[in-house]
Amino acid sequence: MQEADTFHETLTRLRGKGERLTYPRRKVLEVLIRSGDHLTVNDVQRVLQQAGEVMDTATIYRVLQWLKQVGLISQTDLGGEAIVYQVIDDHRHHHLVCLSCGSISELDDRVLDVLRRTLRRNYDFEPRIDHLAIFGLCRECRAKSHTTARAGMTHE
Amino acid sequence: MQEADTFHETLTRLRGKGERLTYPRRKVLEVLIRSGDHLTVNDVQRVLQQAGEVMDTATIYRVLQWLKQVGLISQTDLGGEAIVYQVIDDHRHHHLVCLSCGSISELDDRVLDVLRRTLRRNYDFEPRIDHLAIFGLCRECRAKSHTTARAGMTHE
DNA sequence: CTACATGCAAATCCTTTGCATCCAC
DNA sequence: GTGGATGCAAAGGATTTGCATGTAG
Repeated sequence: MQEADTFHETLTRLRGKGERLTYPRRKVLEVLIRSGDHLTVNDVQRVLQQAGEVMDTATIYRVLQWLKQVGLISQTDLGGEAIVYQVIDDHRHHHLVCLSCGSISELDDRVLDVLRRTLRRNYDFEPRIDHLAIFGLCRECRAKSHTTARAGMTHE
Repeated sequence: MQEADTFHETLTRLRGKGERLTYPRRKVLEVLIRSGDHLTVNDVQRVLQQAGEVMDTATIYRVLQWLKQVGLISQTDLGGEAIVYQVIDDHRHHHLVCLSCGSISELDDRVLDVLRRTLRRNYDFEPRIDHLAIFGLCRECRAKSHTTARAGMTHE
C-alpha cells in the first residue's frame, strides 16, 4: 500500500514549506488519511481515543483548520449533525444524500466537469468544488414516493 | 403585482391540505415571499420586529421547519453564520460564493440541468437541487490570486 | 372540545477563544 | 530561546426541547 508513503511524503513536503509538525497534527492527518472517508471532529476524536490518544476538541478543530489552509483536506456540510472533513485525494468524489432515508452514495468527480467549464466560461468564476453534497431521492425512496405520494421530506 | 395573489393562493391551498394556518405561520411566510431573498432565522425575526411583530425564535424555527415540510421553502447553508431559507419560486437560482472576499453572485438554475439529467440517468437519483451554493474564486479575486500566489483561502 | 401550535426558558450541541504552559525549530 | 501550538475551561451562537397555555378547526 502506498498509504504510508503518502503520509510521509506529505510530512516532508509540509516541513519544506516551513510548517510546524506537531504531534497532534501528525496524528489527525494520519487518521484522515487512513480513513479516507469524511469524518466529523467527533469522529476524529473517537478514532484517536480508540487508539489510546486523548486529544482536546479545540486542538482538533485548530488542526483541521490548519490542514484545510495548507490544502490537504476539504470541509463540507452534508446537512448532518456537524461538518465533515476529508483528505483531498486523487479519487475525488462527492455525495448524493437521500432526503428521505438519509442514505449517502458516492458521485464521481468527473460528472462535475461540465459544470466547472460552464462556470469558468460563462461566469468568470473559478470553482473549488472539492466536496459537494447533492440532496434528492435515492432509487429506493424514489420508488416508494410514487406509491406513498409524499412521505418524510423532513431531513435537511 | 401578483405577490399578494401568490400569498393568498398559497394559504388557500394549505388550508385545503388540512394544514393549520396560524398567525405566526402566515406572518413568516409573508416575510419570505415579500423578500424573495434568502433569509436567516434572525433576518426573519428582525423584519418582523421592524413591523412591530414580536415573535419567539423557537416559533420561527418551528414555522420554518413546517414551511420546508410542506414544500414552500428551501433551506441552504451558504457557509455563513446561519442557515438561510427562501421561497421556492419560478425564478429559481443558486449562488456562487467567493472563498476569498465572500461576495455572492447568482447562478441561473438552467446551468444545472445537464447535471440533473446525468444524475437521473446514471445514478438513478432524483435530485432536488433547490438552492445550491458553489464555492470558488470570483473574477476579481481570481485575478488577484495570480499575483499574490495564495491569499485568504480560509473561509469555509 | 381537542389536537396541535405557541411562548418562555432552559438545555444541547457545535465551534471558537483567552490564557498559561509547552514544544518544534 | 522564542514564536507558535496545545490543553483547559469557559464563552458564544445556532438550534432544539419540555411544558404550561392558547387557539384553529
